[in-house]
This record gives sequence, C-alpha cells and structure tokens, in this order.
Amino acid sequence: MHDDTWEPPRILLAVDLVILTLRGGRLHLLLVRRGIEPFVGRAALPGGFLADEREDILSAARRELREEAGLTDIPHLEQLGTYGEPDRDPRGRVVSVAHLAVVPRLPEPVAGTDAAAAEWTPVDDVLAERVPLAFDHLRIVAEGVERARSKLEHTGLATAFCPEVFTLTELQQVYEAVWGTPLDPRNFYRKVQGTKGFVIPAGPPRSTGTGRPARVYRAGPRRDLYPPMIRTVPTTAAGGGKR
Amino acid sequence: MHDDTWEPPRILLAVDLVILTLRGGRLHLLLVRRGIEPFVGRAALPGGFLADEREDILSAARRELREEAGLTDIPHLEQLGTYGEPDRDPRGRVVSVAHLAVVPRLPEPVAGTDAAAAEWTPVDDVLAERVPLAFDHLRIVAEGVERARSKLEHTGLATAFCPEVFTLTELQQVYEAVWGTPLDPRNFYRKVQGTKGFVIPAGPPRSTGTGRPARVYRAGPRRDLYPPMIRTVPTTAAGGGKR
DNA sequence: GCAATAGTGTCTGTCAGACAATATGCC
DNA sequence: GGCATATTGTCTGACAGACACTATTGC
Repeated sequence: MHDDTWEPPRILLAVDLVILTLRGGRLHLLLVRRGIEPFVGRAALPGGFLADEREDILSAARRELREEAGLTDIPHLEQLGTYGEPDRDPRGRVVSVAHLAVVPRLPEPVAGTDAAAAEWTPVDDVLAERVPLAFDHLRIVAEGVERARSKLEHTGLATAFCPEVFTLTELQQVYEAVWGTPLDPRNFYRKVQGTKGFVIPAGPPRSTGTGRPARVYRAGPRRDLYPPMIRTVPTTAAGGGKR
Repeated sequence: MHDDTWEPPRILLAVDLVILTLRGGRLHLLLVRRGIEPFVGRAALPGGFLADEREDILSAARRELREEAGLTDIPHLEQLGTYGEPDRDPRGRVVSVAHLAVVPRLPEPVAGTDAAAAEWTPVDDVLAERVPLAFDHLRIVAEGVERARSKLEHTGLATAFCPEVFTLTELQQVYEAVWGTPLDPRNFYRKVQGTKGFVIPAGPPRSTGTGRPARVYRAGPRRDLYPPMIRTVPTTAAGGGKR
C-alpha cells in the first residue's frame, strides 16, 4: 500500500469544552474571547493543545477547565466527539476532542488565568448565530446541547446542573430550561419520586421565602433512568399526530 | 503557563473500526490478525493511521473499511469515541478515533488486502475474553456493542443489519440477536407497523420455502423512533421490581 | 388435510397527562 | 385569614405484554 519509507503524519491534538450551566432559568455556555490569531477577538470554546506527549486526553480537558474557566469541581465531564476536518484550523492540521461538562450555577463569570475573558452566554444566542464563534465551534456547541438534552431523558444528568442539595422544583426548572418546554409540576413529582435512586432526601424542608417550604434532595446513585423522562414534543398543529 | 519556546506535542492519529453484522442469528464482529509488532498474531480491530496530513478522519475510516475488510457499501458508519491513553500503544503516543459500522450479512469472511486475515467472530466470545484482543480494543468493542444496542431502541439502525429488502421476521431477528432477548412477533409487528416511516413496503410477499410468504419491506426514512422500541429487562429474580 | 410461518384482534395492567384538592409556610 | 408554593390524589386515554385466532403457502 505504501513504500517502506512511508511514515504516518503527526498532528496536533487539542481539547475543546462545551461547559453548560443554568443562569436565571436559561441555559448558558462558557465562552472565552480569543487573544491570539486566528480569529482574534472572536468568541470560542475554552480549550487548548495537549500539554505534553504524556498527558491523557481527559486530564487535558480537566486542566483546561481549571485554567480557562477556574472550575475545579466538575460534577460531569464526558467526551462528546472528535473534530478533525483538514481545514478547520488555518494553522495546520489540528484534531480536537470535544468534551461536554455540566456544572451547577457558579458565583460569577469566572475570569480565567489563560483566557483574556470568560463569560457565560445564553445558548440560544449562540445557536441562533447572534454570537459568532471561531473555527467549527458552532457545530460542536449544537451537538453538545443536543447531547445534554438527550441525556436528561434517560440519565440523571439533570442533577449535575443543581447544587449539592436542591428542591424538586429546582430540578424541574433544569428540565424546562434545557428542553425549552414547560412541565406539569405534579406529574413531574410523581415521575421523579417513582424513579428509585434518582434523588434521595437530604434533610428537612427549606423555606424559599414565600409559599410552603420544599423538601430538599441530593443526587441519587441511579445513573440510567428507566422509564425515561419524557421530552414532550409540541403537537403538530392540527389534530396532533404522533411525532 | 509555558515559556515562549513551548510547542504542543505532535501525535499519531489512528482510526479503529468496530464492524458488526449478523450471522446465523448471532452478533458478529470483524477482526483482523495482526501481522506486525506489537501484538503480532493477536486479533485486533481493523484500522490504521491517517494516510496523510490532509486526510479527513471519516474518510480514513472508510478507506480502512475498504482496505482491510473489502467493504465498499457502508449503510452506517459513525464515530464512537476517541481513545488516547498515553500507554495504550507501546510504539509511542497514538490516539485512535474509533468508529462503529453496521453491515448486512455478507457473502463470506472477506480477505483484506492489508490485513493478514479478516474474520467474523461472535461478539460473545470477544466480550467473554475467550478471544483476546490487542491494545485496548476490548474496551472499544464493549462500548461499540453497547452503542449499537442502545441505538436499536430509538433509531432505525436495525435496518442497517438487513439486506436491501427484508421481512419483519428478519428485522425482529436483528433485535433478538443484538439484545439477546426473545420478542413476541405479534407485538413486534404491531409496534413496527405503528411507527410510520420506520419501514416501507417493497413489493409482493416472498416465499421463504415453508409457511406463509412474508411481506417484504425496505428501510424507511425515519431516523429517530418515538416511542422507542423497548429492550425488556430480565425481571430481577424474586418479585420483579422495575429496573 | 396437515405443518409451518405470517399477520390481526382483543383483553388487561401500567403509565403519562390533565387537573382538583390539600398541606404548610410567610405576612 | 390570605397568598403563594409544595405535595398528594384521581380520572382517563394510550400503549405494552400476553395470547387466541385467522390467513396463506408447501407438502
């Protein structure tokens, strides 16, 4: 197939991070402002090259999370996909392994050490292309958000958006924000409580200022939800066929 | 963070392929026998390095599929994940992008041009470690098979295991083989036919030698199945709780 | 007719969605 | 008490699982 002198090409390996959280009932994404070419000044996903020959890919993702976003406790971090089109980076052949991270709401827009600026941006603005991104990052964001939406259905990922202890209403708001659909609280309660191991009680009810105090829970050990949470589809206008 | 002379490491990029098919009602996997070090003589996934600096990752996967397995029509090929632990390959730092391919039953064990030998191996034998694999390929296979099982539930992937036209019984056998669960044909019929766009009629019934001839279908345009096909879980011994 | 497989109809329990009613805090 | 939110309960339609029954071929 090749002659004896053929050597496989060596390429640059990067990691990129889709970091999602909830702020004010809306899904937000952490973006950094690029300080160097290419795409100077453009918003981009946090990320960077492998530090050295021996760094593990997941470790690199965690390091970037720390360096660029100041995030140290990561409730959830998983590989999303690998993007390696030959021309995605004008500097040469760069293959990037994208990761999805989900974090609870944090104190404030974290100022990274490496990045010029890191800020939370509403996901809607990014997907609607009101905020242009560098490289092929728009596509990566779209796939990351869809992954998160899908994982909400049949895993306990939703709890990763919440603080250590949370109320069921807060958990419901996670679903509503990520899916963009309102849910009936009563059915939501029944569903969540009927799914053993999804959430577990954590202490006495906590007053929220107004109304009856809600019981608090923490994330349970259950990883796969069955039956899954249902992402209701807007009924197709007239008559409503099945989706 | 680094001094000005720092340069990111350059690494080798490979693609590996988990190619699944059905043979005799059992799920099989294509393996090649390694002809060179490391792991000479050991079974391994088909795969190889990027051909050159400009080759796309997906193209590389298709090329390996052709070169090592002689497969040209690929009904389904998708990225599975990227494996890059520093010590997974004794030759140095190799990062591999694994892909999942699903093909209909083929004429016979294809003899590759590159590989010393390519043969279909029952997935059970691999997962039970009766057939030892090179590198971290066992883990890749496990994740590929689980991905296939999962995609059967909520996508039309099952049709990729079938020839151009097929009967519903054949389609049912795909589910039974991949999931390892027997299904009730009558409920299966009802379910599949109630899912618009999953399969579409293709010509008159075809006699199978004995019994009533079955209607034939081809894969429909539907990609996501809702409601999903159900993978019934063996009831947990005594009393049967929900899973 | 008989064997064998394809395909339909019916019954029943479970679960999702709608929504009424009750509980418990703050003022 | 009055307001606001949390939580429980009930009703109903849709669907999954079990299984009896009919249809269509080869012999």
